[in-house]
Amino acid sequence: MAGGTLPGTATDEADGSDRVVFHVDMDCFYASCERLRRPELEGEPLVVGMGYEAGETIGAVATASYEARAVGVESAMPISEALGLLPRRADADPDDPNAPGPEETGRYLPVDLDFYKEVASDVKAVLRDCADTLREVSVDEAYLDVTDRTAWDAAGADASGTADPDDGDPPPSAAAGPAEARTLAEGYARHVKERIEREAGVPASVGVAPDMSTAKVASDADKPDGLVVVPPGSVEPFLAPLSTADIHGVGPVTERTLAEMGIETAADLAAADPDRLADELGERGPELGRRARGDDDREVTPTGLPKSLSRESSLSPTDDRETKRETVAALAADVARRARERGCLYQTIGIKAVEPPYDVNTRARSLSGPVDDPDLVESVAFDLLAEFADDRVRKLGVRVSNLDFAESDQATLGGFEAGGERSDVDFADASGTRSDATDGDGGKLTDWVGGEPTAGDGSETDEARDRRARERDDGQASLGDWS
DNA sequence: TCTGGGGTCCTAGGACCC
DNA sequence: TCTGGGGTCCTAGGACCC
Repeated sequence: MAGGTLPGTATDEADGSDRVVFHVDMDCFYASCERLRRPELEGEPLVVGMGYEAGETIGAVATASYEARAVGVESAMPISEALGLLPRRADADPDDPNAPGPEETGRYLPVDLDFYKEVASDVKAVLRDCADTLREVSVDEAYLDVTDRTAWDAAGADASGTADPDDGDPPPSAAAGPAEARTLAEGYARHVKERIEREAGVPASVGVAPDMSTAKVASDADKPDGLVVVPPGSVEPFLAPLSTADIHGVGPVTERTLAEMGIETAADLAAADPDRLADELGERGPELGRRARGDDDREVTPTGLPKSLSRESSLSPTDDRETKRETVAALAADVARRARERGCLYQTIGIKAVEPPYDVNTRARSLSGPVDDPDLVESVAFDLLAEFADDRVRKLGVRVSNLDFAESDQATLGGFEAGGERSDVDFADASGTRSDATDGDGGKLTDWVGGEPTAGDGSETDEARDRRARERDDGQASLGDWS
């Protein structure tokens, strides 16, 4: 099919500009970790539940082993429902002749994230070693740019010396059958996969493609223990037959919307009019169309700093004010502690209150400057919670956002960023409580933050007041130059 | 599916500014 | 003053991801 393409128009050949991207996805990672430290669980149906404790029926499935999936247990399923499909081994009564046999029962374990993170750090060590750029998406998933480590060339061609080194042999096309030549990229992916297994002790599936989106789909295409390679010329035919839901970014809602537009497959999505997609889905629409085509030019960039930190927990629905306040206080303290541990300041504090059946409400308030102040997190959260004082809630959450990691280096940054005066204030802040930055003198949103003064922020400093005045003036002056 | 917890990004509307 | 255009920041909600 590639025959007859004009020079410079061959888009289905590796031309040296094609990237090699790996997506590494650990197979039922939590379950694999549990088996790593408890080998006797190998081959057993295993469910790892979050919010689950031994012997209980609350919580949800975080990960189910493939044996458990075989009987219908799925991720995110309530534990109670999973128990219906897969009774707990320990619950099987040996004296009951109707009790399910060992084949029909499973093990249930609570999530132990700290341990999984230890295992994940072994995995990450391998990945770092193997990649030019590593983007960790979650504890069990990462993208690697390995363009400078390998290539799309057919494996063996160069080594055997039978092929011209510069003949530009296209990689195996989509039409290539079982006899398709292996690429160097595939060999490298196999190497990475084997190293993970050997050095971390857990299995992974790897997808290899010239872009992130296709690599992601590829890693998912043959789980578990999969290795799927989609060379540059094969991207469209690889994606075409898939359902739209297989495209990263298409969830249940978007899938339904697309179906109503008559778009069922990735091929349909790839061929759809971008304007029509934009009308129905906003800017996301055309972007999904591009992904369905394998037209994804996102670079693999290293994982950045977090944008928010949050903590939430479920309750049996209650309208009791004291219960709600106690819950929020505990969540606030935990979020503030984590922020401090990570050395970040926050400028926005928010809560989430979920009312039955499942109405999610969020409220947030921004301060005039970034702070590290656990008492303030609590008092603002209480303030925001007041709106829901009489409502029944089933879940509460506390969140800090607008994070600022640079501030913790302010002493060394000195006055570089905003002129000399600023550093004076920064040093003053650093030496004492930071909450002074939250009091207001007419700043539009924060005059009444902490309305009832809490310990530590009752005394607005003149410096802080002056600083804000200067900042406003500076802003106006510079804008005014343009008007 | 009576729904767990931790995130990201996008959008719409309003306040505010020049 | 009602009139406009361009911009930023903020809040709230929604979709999605693992």
